[in-house]
Amino acid sequence: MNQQVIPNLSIHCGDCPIRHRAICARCDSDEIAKLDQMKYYRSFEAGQTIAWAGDPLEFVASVVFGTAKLTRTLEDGRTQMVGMLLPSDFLGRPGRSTVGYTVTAVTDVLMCCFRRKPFEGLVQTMPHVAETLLDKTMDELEAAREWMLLLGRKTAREKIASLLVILARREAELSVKKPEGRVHVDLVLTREAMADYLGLTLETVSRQFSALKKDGVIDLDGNRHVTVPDFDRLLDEAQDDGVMG
Amino acid sequence: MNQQVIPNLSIHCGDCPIRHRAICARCDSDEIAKLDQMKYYRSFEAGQTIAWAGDPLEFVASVVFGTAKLTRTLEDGRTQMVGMLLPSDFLGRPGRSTVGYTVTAVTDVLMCCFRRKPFEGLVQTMPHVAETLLDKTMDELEAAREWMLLLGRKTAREKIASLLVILARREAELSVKKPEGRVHVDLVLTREAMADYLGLTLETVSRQFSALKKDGVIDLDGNRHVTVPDFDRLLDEAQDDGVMG
DNA sequence: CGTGGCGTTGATTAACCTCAAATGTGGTGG
DNA sequence: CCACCACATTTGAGGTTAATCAACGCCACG
Repeated sequence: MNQQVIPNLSIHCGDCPIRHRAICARCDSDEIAKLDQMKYYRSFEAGQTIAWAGDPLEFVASVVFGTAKLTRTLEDGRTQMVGMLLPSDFLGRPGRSTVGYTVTAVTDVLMCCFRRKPFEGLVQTMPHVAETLLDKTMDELEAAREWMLLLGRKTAREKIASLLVILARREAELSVKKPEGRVHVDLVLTREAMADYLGLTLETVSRQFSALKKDGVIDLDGNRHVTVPDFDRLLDEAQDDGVMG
Repeated sequence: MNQQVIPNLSIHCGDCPIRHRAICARCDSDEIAKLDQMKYYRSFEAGQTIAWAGDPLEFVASVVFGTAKLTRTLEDGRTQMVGMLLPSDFLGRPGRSTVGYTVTAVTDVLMCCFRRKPFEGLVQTMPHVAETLLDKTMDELEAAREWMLLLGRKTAREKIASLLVILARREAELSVKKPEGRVHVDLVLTREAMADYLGLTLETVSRQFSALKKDGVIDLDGNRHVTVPDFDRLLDEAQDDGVMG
């Protein structure tokens, strides 16, 4: 499992692992002091639903540890993942109390929360927060558009390769260095969750993993650990032009 | 053709058709006066490329008249439309000089432009603009996620019906009333552009239009004008749960 | 009257889905 | 440590959907 040591007690903002990447990134120490007072933490276990599509959400939050997924579902059950929240990513929308998608913890998750109303005031009074939030929202929009290209036009094999590229880049983001040569990727998602992300069935996902393995593009170590011997080869399989992050 | 009467001369902000929906929506008269000084207009003919993916874009802009499409393309030519700009929609990203997608005028387009650098200062000094821009960006993000559900999980028939629903809603937006009962939709897009939007081929788009017509869901009057006798029936075909705008 | 852009329709194929069964894996309690 | 269970994953066979390849019709325009 993807157990993480999650502190139950409050973190001091100065010690927060996402201090320089979350919506508070550009705040000075005075501003941080204010946020420190207003924030509170909530933790969710792997598999737990954080918010239901269409329901009111009384807080906004940044992910501190763990991974969450955003999904939309049609009446007959067809499900599409529409986003993924990783540490420093933001959930919620100032000025709107309901969410348009279901939010589920993929691993254990710790969130740094603010009650809605006070946070809305905060966005008005702290330009640094508003600015960073706009920037992060635009990043998400770009990522969503990249994903539209994948969903609309890529083959199953390209989709799997693209997912691995994304995940490798995300891991690299945390450790500064760019993925190159031999790369490891941890899959936090089940085959079904990957299928929901890629607009495929879980069987097709499984088959494409097998095919990529047979062709030497990846090695599988258990079901959740992938080794990529040649990252450029993977980029090629993903039809990735290297434009986006 | 989709000819529109586009004024060549400058518009006074007070007379601007998008005055209350664009990024200037919440500005007071002092702020508007400032914008009025800084803004300039550019017009583009139908079919003209406004910006190329990866190239620098030296301005940001709001669409005043007309429709533009945002597309991304893979090396082998597969193309996906990742967004559509209608009057009051915003193009560009403060703090970044390149665009990640190609922007093309679908009809003749008039844009209200600001040079990049001055605009970035403007976002810092006018909270009303920053706020409205954040709101519009979040709207786009929601729309992109709705589209991800369509691309990943809907059938060709549902995709066409969904497109018609979106277009009908957009037209209704301008005239306040909600689509209901008998509804007309003008298609500004060619079959090919629709295919690129929906992740289909143009042949499939054509076939599904024929099928929806045969089944009485729509009437076709020429290639570009659609009549929907029963909007609820269309919503049903689109598998639309009515959550989004 | 030809020409080019756009759209429709038909036949065939390929990619992916569906249904079904077998196998692997990690966690639990005896 | 092992037996067992629940669930995730793999694999196979066959069906469906939409893509591909190809031909033709409809205009608008020179």
